[in-house]
Amino acid sequence: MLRKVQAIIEEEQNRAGAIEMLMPTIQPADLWRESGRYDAYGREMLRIKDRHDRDMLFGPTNEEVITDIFRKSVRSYKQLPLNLYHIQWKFRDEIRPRFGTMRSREFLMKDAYSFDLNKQEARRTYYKMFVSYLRTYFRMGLTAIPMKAETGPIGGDLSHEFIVLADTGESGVFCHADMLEKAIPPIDVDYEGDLSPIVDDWTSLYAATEDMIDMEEFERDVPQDKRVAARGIEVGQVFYFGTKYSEALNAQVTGPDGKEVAVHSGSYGIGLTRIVPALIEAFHDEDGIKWPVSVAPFEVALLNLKSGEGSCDDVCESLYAQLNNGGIDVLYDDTSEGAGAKFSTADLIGIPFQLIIGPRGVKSGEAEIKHRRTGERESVPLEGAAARLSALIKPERRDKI
RNA sequence: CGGAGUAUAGCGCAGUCUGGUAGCGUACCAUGUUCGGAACGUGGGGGUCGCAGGUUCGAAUCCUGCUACUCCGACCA
Repeated sequence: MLRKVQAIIEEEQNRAGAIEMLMPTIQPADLWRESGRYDAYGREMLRIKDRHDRDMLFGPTNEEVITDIFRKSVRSYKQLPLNLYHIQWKFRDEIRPRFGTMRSREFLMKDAYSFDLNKQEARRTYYKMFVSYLRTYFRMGLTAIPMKAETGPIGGDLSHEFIVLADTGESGVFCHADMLEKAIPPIDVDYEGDLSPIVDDWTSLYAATEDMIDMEEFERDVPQDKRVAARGIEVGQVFYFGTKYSEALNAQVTGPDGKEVAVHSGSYGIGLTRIVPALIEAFHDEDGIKWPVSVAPFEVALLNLKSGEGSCDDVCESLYAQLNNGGIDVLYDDTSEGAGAKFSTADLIGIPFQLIIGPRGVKSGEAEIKHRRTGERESVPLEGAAARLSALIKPERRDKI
């Protein structure tokens, strides 16, 4: 699942014009002294020494490193805009890690860092990431709501958190109910065009976390029957922070007028190791997980109800090959468990479709398809099973819309 | 760091109050009957009761001190 989540993020980042790279996990303390954050950052920063007794740290975030890379390699405004991202492990020595990987000290994050000549250009980049995030969560099957956010220790004046509603969420959230139904920008959205109508639309309705909520404003702007007060999981955040690091670290380019100017930056994070538990929170029932197709570990669970029985084995092996050849991810359960155990296990691990093959069906030339999400079942002829599954699965991948 | 709880078989738990050398479910092994929603019978293996010390004829159980984990608060993707 983690890899599928990562692939979706990469595709949508690339589509929005960001470029993938990889930064180190261990960073020199001197860079952080330059930005002033070495002392500003609290005990959450894990500080270590190398063999030369130099102060190092396990990166809690990467603004300093990327700004250093930028200042050493970019000289002219003609090289802008630039938006670089990486997917890398980070470490924050949390006071209290909890909820499995929801809040762990070591976690995998996608971070994009943008560099623009001025604030107007930086805002355009911010909008690209905003739209890209809407698409990214949608493709994973999640409804993520952008909410006004505090800018925190990173600083800056434009920031949104993306929140997935879940009863077990860490923070209270308040929003207009229509936020949950908004249309997602399509695959052919023009990232070079004017994105402000989309962003304006998505930020026109009230949505805020408990840290930012203004109850009077909420009650004034949102009709009573549209008020949603719930709990949510933060799955991403976008910041514009201007010249905060470029000034501290001297990241300048020569502008069109021949003068040196500090670049305007933003950063855009998605916590991959948090997305996975958020998905499980969003998609489960009393029997187990119900993965959306786009992030499921497998798309089909092929259940051989009587493995070892010649005709069942033959049919299953043929279907397994057909599905694989058709580009479908299949998990083949050919264990010697009883039928009931196989059903329950498939439900538990949440594969979106079960293709059920038993002696009864083989005799009558039929297979059964169970939709994990809805519980719906359908009978299909054995010859048509692979094609039927392919038709069910491909639109659910959400990779073409 | 403050508050609360837990630690006994691979996993989930009971037993601790009232001390007598450990049990249930599940999983595992063998075997027979089952075979489309986690089947049933019979037989079997598996535990220094978190660690260290103390009380006692005898400690999973009582006392003291540790350690680890979980939950609540402060931190945050």
